[in-house]
Amino acid sequence: MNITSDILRGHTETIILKQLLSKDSYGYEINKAIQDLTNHEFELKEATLYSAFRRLESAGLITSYWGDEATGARRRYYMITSEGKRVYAQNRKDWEDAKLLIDSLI
Amino acid sequence: MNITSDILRGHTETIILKQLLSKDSYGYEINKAIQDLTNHEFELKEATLYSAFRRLESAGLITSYWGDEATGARRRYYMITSEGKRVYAQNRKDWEDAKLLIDSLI
DNA sequence: CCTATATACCTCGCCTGTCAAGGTATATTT
DNA sequence: AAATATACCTTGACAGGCGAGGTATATAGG
Repeated sequence: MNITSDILRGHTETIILKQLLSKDSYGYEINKAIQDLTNHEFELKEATLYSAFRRLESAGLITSYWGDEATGARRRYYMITSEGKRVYAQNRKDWEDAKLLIDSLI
Repeated sequence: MNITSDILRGHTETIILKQLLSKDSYGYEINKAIQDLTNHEFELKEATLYSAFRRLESAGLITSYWGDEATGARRRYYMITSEGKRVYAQNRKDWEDAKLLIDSLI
């Protein structure tokens, strides 16, 4: 497996939105979930992950709140908005189109 | 159809290499071929195309030579190298892997 | 007790590919 | 004479990925 950043570029936000569809989550957990899903062959780099959170929140696709952990490091939880769900669905459709387009060109 | 640059990013070079597999060609022709293949729903922007040529040539994946047109604008023809063919084949494989990976994450 | 590791967050600044805007030159069509 | 098609090219801005670095809390091992 040798997937370059350029191939993944543009999917980071969709990957995050997908994780938030089922439940609110936080950065560390999302990153671990993605590693587990791919048998540890892929991970979002932390800097990539957190800059994506910033963009998603600015765009109104997610909102965030601090968890109330009694112990351990603090966690910032993210929640997907209805607009985020709409964009996720659109991105999925676009991906299906992109696969066909790229398959026809390479 | 609404494929963003970020989704296509990273495929430009493979798209060009693919066009050069069947015959030597030049920028303008390659661009037209791509537009025709996608029913004019997609085109490589010229600046993108020419900067990709530079990268591919620097990397030794293509070589170039001037055509000997008796009339009309001059054409710079590109030819794929054996290394270019090898990289193309690898990129195709990587794309199959990437599709599976992304499908599992979004 | 001290050190290492895991959890959990974050920013700065570089790098790279895309592309809008602008340019050049030749030939044909209106 | 002007517009269009063919054919090439460069510059500089922009955006996303990410290496490197930083902070803080809790637990496990020696």
